Amino acid sequence: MVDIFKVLADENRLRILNLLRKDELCVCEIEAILDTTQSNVSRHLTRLRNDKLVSFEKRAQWIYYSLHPEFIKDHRLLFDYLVHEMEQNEAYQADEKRLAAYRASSLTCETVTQINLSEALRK
Amino acid sequence: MVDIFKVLADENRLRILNLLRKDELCVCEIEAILDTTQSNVSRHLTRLRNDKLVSFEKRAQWIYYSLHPEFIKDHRLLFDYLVHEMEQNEAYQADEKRLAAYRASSLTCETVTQINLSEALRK
DNA sequence: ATAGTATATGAGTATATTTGAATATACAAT
DNA sequence: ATTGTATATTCAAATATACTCATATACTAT
Repeated sequence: MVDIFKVLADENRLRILNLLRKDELCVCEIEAILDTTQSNVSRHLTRLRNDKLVSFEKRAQWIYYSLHPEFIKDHRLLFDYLVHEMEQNEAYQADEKRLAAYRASSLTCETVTQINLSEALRK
Repeated sequence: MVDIFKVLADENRLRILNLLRKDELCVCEIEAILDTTQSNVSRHLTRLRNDKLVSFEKRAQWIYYSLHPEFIKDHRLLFDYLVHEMEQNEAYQADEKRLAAYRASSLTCETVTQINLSEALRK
């Protein structure tokens, strides 16, 4: 059990899980929304993947991550707690807004890496 | 939220919380049951106290710790998850057995520090 | 007051974790 | 084949965390 709490004891990983709660996302999209480096996102995703909190699927050159159904099923109470807390937390809400704005834009994972997402969405 | 997961991301602290789930306990009793040093237990309790997971009450020269009612109330889903997982985990069950054996013995927090609990319970 | 005990804390060390920069790998498109 | 892009991984540095030993503090009892 301590291992699960260790995975969850990181702000970036929680932000990623919160985003994946809505949708599957590829690495570069997460990178743009969290506004951190590619290597950092990749590392956290690898960790989440190893601990079976997320699953992934390769399509073309992109790897799409999503919440692992087994994790939600096997840790229902914990997951409900996560959702409940995230819904009340402004920081996670801000990420969700960025994700929604990205979805509403014409940006895709083919173009999102070439721009600064914050600036692009401001226009 | 990440702070709560950080407090929970430690085996000793989880073991302490599991014990306190049953009963209030003083530092020396926890020390005996977990079989670790006084300073180590004290440090973890201080951490749990600062983060408001446990409350404490001084009586004579002993300080009795218990789960903080507010924590349980404010994090109901998480707490239920904790209990559910602990009940299924052999390591935590073993601690509970040691606690039960201690309770059933004639040992008290006045005497438990002067003996090796494991050996004493074996007799 | 003194001695003994319970608990907390400071200092130092060892270990773990996170991160960015650089590099490696895998795939796509031409 | 080569170039460009997406993702993963290695390395080194910085930071955080857990632990032990020693000491300090607070309380009890005589």
